[in-house]
Amino acid sequence: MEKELDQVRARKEKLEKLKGMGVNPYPYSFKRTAYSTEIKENYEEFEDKKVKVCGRIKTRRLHGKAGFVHIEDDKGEIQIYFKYDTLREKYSIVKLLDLGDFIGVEGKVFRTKTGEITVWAEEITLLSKALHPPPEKWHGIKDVETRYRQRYLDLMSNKEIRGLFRRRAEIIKGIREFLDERGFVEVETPILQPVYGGAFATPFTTYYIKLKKNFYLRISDELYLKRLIIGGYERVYEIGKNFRNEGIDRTHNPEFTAMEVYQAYADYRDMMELFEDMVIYLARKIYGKEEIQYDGKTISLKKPWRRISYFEALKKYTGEEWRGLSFEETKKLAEKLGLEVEEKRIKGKILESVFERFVEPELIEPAFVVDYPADITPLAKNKRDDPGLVERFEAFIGGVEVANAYSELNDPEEQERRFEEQLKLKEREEYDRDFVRALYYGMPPTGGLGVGIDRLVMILLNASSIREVILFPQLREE
RNA sequence: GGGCCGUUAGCUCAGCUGGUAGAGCACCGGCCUUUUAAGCCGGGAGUCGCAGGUUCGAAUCCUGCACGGCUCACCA
Repeated sequence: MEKELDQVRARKEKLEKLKGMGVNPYPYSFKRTAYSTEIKENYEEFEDKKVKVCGRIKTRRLHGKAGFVHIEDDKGEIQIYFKYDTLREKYSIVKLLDLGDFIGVEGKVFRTKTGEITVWAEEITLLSKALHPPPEKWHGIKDVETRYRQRYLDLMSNKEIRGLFRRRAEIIKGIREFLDERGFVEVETPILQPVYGGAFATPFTTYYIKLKKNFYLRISDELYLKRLIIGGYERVYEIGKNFRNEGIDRTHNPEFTAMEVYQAYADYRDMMELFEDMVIYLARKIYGKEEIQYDGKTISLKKPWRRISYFEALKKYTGEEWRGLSFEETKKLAEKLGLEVEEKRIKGKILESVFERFVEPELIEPAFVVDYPADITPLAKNKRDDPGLVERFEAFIGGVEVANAYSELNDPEEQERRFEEQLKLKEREEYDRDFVRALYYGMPPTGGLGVGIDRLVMILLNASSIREVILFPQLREE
């Protein structure tokens, strides 16, 4: 803080006065006997009984020799009444309280003239002096930049934001409940990886001094989880951060929470059902119904979700046939639709651009897009009756991609060929050779599912941007 | 990276075709022993995002930059 605000100076003066009175402004603990809402919801039980409550001062109305404040705790707010006749010399502490201070109060529960359930303070304990004034009580913090940079101000002044991140936690807990009930084992795999893999993305690079070697923050945990299937687990999942050194926008944060699930003896169709069931489970958990509101629309999550093949979807939303075109023809057609495709070396990547531009925004109701071109999907099995495609789906809700899944490729020689092919096309400098070695020992048929947790939370909680559901989203330095 | 928009007191915001910065909350002082967006009286608080330019004069017009938002492009 460069220049001291006069309000900060005033608070520091009060702090010195309190110290002079023998008050410790930063004591160690307080034994609460009841939360604000408990008292208000069970008034008959608490009436005229002594309670100890604590929290942060949110509003204050002092009248000379009496006064009211509202304190906020983890559950809600409750009013406190201070009266000179009751507190006597302790009333001088009340006069030095500011909005934002934490206090503990002991006293009897009563109703005021206007009927509000209130604690009549007999003891007052300062629990922490705030030296900076809080945001404005009525409007809270609105400035988006301040909300993200100083999230604590957003949380302290906008209680719906606190509620939102609680619901985020419920969703993640719900995912664990759902998978644990079905016999999945939660595991942890390396975030620091010597070779990155499992996705196409630029990694964050770091340097391991003792080993004198570059390491990478993982872009995906896919290859490690499959090693666990090879090791003999039949159902595993991991929830954790991935890191991708790419742009930031409404649906991308460089550091994001992903979940991957692998199930032996299953294929991508099984993963579709698993994902449908999981999302429905979560919606029921938070809303009690199989329906959500997103971006002003009501979206039904009822099974079965729409299945549409990748090329069908492209045809339907562009009016053009893309299947079977050469690289040059694909490029030409994409350019005709107004896309820039100069830097794309692979046909599949051009199609991806077309898909994102024309198809994704249309996929509002939940949809599984299935059967992708093979050249952009090196980790999936060829489609059983159409080897030009792979058994892969992406799930979309509200126009946002929320999941990606494969019938996992478990043929070690085929996997090795595909990795070598990527090296030749200079798509990658190196690949995870130990993963291929692991496949040589045999991996059962396996279905794998990756879910962007932040995006899923964003959809389920009707947030307009991924930043609204990440506590500390990435921003440039101030 | 392109386009559009924004940045004024701690917070929420006004500030017109350029004339020297305002309100509410918050803060300080006074009165007030059941108030609740407490009230009444008085007061203080600003590098108008930063740097240039135009002008007698710039929060206001112009240029550049920074940060943020939306959007397009990029991006598994």
